[in-house]
This record gives sequence, structure tokens and C-alpha cells, in this order.
Amino acid sequence: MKNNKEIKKTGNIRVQSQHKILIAASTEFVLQGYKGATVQSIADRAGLPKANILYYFKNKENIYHAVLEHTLQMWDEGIGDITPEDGPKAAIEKFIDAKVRMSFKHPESSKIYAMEIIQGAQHLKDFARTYQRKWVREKAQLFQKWIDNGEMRDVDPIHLIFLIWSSTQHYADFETQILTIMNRAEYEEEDVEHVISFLTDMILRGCGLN
Amino acid sequence: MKNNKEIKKTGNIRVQSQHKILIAASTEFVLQGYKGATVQSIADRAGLPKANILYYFKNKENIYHAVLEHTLQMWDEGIGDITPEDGPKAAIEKFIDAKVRMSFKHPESSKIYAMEIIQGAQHLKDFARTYQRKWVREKAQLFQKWIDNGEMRDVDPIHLIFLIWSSTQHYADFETQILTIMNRAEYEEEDVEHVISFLTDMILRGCGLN
DNA sequence: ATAAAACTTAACTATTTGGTCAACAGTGAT
DNA sequence: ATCACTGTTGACCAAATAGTTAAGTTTTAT
Repeated sequence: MKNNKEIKKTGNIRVQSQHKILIAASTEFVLQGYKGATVQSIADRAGLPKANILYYFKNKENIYHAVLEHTLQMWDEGIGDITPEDGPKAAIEKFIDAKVRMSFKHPESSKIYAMEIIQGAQHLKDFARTYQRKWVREKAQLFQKWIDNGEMRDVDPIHLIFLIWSSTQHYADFETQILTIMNRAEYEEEDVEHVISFLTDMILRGCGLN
Repeated sequence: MKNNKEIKKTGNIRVQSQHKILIAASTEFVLQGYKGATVQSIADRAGLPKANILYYFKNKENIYHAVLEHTLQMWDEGIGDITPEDGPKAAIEKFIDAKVRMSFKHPESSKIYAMEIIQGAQHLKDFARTYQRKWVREKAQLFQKWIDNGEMRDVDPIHLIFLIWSSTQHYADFETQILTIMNRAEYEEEDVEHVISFLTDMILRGCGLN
């Protein structure tokens, strides 16, 4: 046996199929929205018969929930962490870097999340909602300490986080529009670095950190 | 006759009904997405029988197109204009001011537009797509001139526009999330001014204009 | 007053779609 | 080899929904 994944044979096909379905479903949900994505269209995209999809996921809502969970997990892992030791400059640099890379690497996740929020976050559990409140407030307190210490300008930390959030996420969510404006078919490698340095430069300066 | 609107009696009821339908449809499209919004749900929200909706708009797609057009018109009117005479500081101030006020005043328009773009802008005509390319490029050239003149720092003008765009629109599109994080039921009057001054301050500084 | 045009609406239809089911096929442990 | 479990799939059904129709009512211009 070559790798760990093959040790437990039973359930392997389950994991594989579920993964294929999740990927296909993500694409369909982005393209067509929750109601517009049909189980059949997900099946077609996954290359499986419809009944097989419903064998692995009880119903369409369950598929969507699985996709959402996958999305939130991705966010959680990708966001990195900011600690008091970082200091404001490194913190902002780390945050922007992580978020921009996520936007370019997993635009579908960002899009699904955005659509969910725009529509009123009806499928998001209270947990997810309050979890982010906690996260934002914690980080805002960190920034506030640095401000009180005179390590950075006095800017509203909550809105600073919103600014980083929105400007980075924009490259995923509005991909279509941005590519149209830049007259491109798709993003290129160097775009990531360019965006990171542009945003880092602008926002650090805004915070008086340069 | 008290006002101009009543002079032309014929078609008045048509205009009224169509307007009611458009408002109801906007809400439904935001809440449920294109496919999820049913003609019946739009009818219920507008307080009219379904058949009446279909009398004024041939079909559901037509309703959506009308809503989209209304949205784009709103954007066009609200965006104000930036002229060479403004200089970079006033230009950025005007731009941020206009966009933030629009976000707070017409969040549904912003949301519908955002969803449309996220889903790949399949309903947007080429006209709308290239129109914005033209707009962005024109304004970017203005900023480039100011940069060449030494009136502001050398920052990528296209991405500067994206930054203003995303950070202002965020308050409309992610309303739900922002309110949750700030633990509020709805925005208040002073929030608009606070956001405007925060973003203006940050971005002007980023451009070396303060 | 009247005729034409505009508006209203219940009932109906064809299609789409989420979900079920039952029969069948593969797999792996003993 | 056999048995239990897991996976596969076409056929089917009930509900939801976009759109039509036809029979009516109201409004407007003359």
C-alpha cells in the first residue's frame, strides 16, 4: 500500500464520490444559485446518475450544507492567524497576503459565501454568524491595543478589517467584471503578487505604517 | 391638477403597477435569486394576482431584465462624475462619497448587481460590460495624468478604482454580516458619515493626499 | 352615450424537478 | 462459496411553477 489514504479500503469510494459531488455542486451553485442548480445538473457535472447523488446526500439542501461547510472550513484554514507579537505591520501584511491568495486560489468558495451573505445568510447557522463576530472583535481589540500603544494611527479597527476583507475578496467575487475591465481571459500568476503589493502598500500607508 | 404626473392620465396606472412590480421583484430576486424568485412570490409581495404581473411583463426573464436595467440606471445616476478639473483629492472624495451613499440608500440594487456579476454576468448585455470597461479606463487615465503631474503618489489607478469600488460596495452587499458583527439590527444615520470619513481618510493617505 | 382600449383575474396546461423505489451489481470477510 | 453490506441506476411520481386563455370589468376619448 502506497499511502495512508488506501489503508481503509471501505469508504474510500464514498469519500471519492462525495468529493466529486461537492466540487460539481459548488460550481453549479455559483453559476445557477441554490434554486437554479438542479440535482440533475450537479449529477451531469459530476458524471454520475442523479439517483447516485441522492444516495450519498439525502437531498439537495444537504448537498448545499456540505458545500457551505467545506467553504467555511476553507476560510478558517486559509485565514491564518494574527497574534499580539506580530505588531500592526506584520499583522496587516499577513492578513492581506492570506486573503488575496485565497481569493485567487478558491474563488468559488468566496463566491458561494458572498452569495449566501447577500441573500441574508439564511442557511448559515447562528454558530457561523457569531463565530465571525467573535473573530472580528478579537482582532479589532488587537489593533486597538497597538493604536493605544502608539504603534499605528488611530483608525477604526473594525472598519479596517472590513476594508481588508472587502478589497481582497473583491478579486474573487467580481472576477468576471475585473477580467472584463482588464480585457483578460483569466488571471495570471503575477496578478496575485501585484494585488498583494498594491493593497499592502495602500493600507499600510493608510495606517501610517510605512 | 396638482402636479405634472397627473397630466397624462393614460398609462399612469401602467407606470404605477410596473413600479410596484419592479420593487417587489427586486426584493424577491435578492432574497431568492433568479430561479428561486417565483412569479407568484413577486405577485404576493406586490399585492397583485400573478396573471396581472404577466400582463405587464411578458415573462419572468423580462421582469429580471427590467430590474437589472433599473439597477444599472441607478448606478449611472448615482456615481456622479469625475473631471480633470477636480484634481485627485476632490475626485477621490467625490467618488467615495457618492458610492457609500448609494450603498446605504439602495442596497438591493448593489446586491442584485453583485449577484449578477458573481454568477458570471450571463444576463448582462455586452453593452453593460464594455460600458464599464470604458468608464474605468477613462477615470484611470485621469488618475494617471495626476500621477504624471506629481499631484499624487504613483499607485496603480485601475486597482485604486477597484479598491474604492469594493470597499464602498461592501457595506451594501455584506450588510447582513456587518450588522451581525456590529451587533445591530440596522444601519443608523451617522454610520454613513463615519464610513465616508474612514474610507476617505484611509484612501487619501494611501495616495499621499493629506 | 358609446365604442375602443386598457386592465383584471380565475382556471387551466405543460414542463420541470426533487425525491423514492426496487431491482441489480460489486466487494470483502469468514 | 456464501452472506451481509455497500454502491448503482432506470423508472416513476407528486408537487411546484411559468406561462396561456378567455371571460370579464374599468377607463378614456369622442
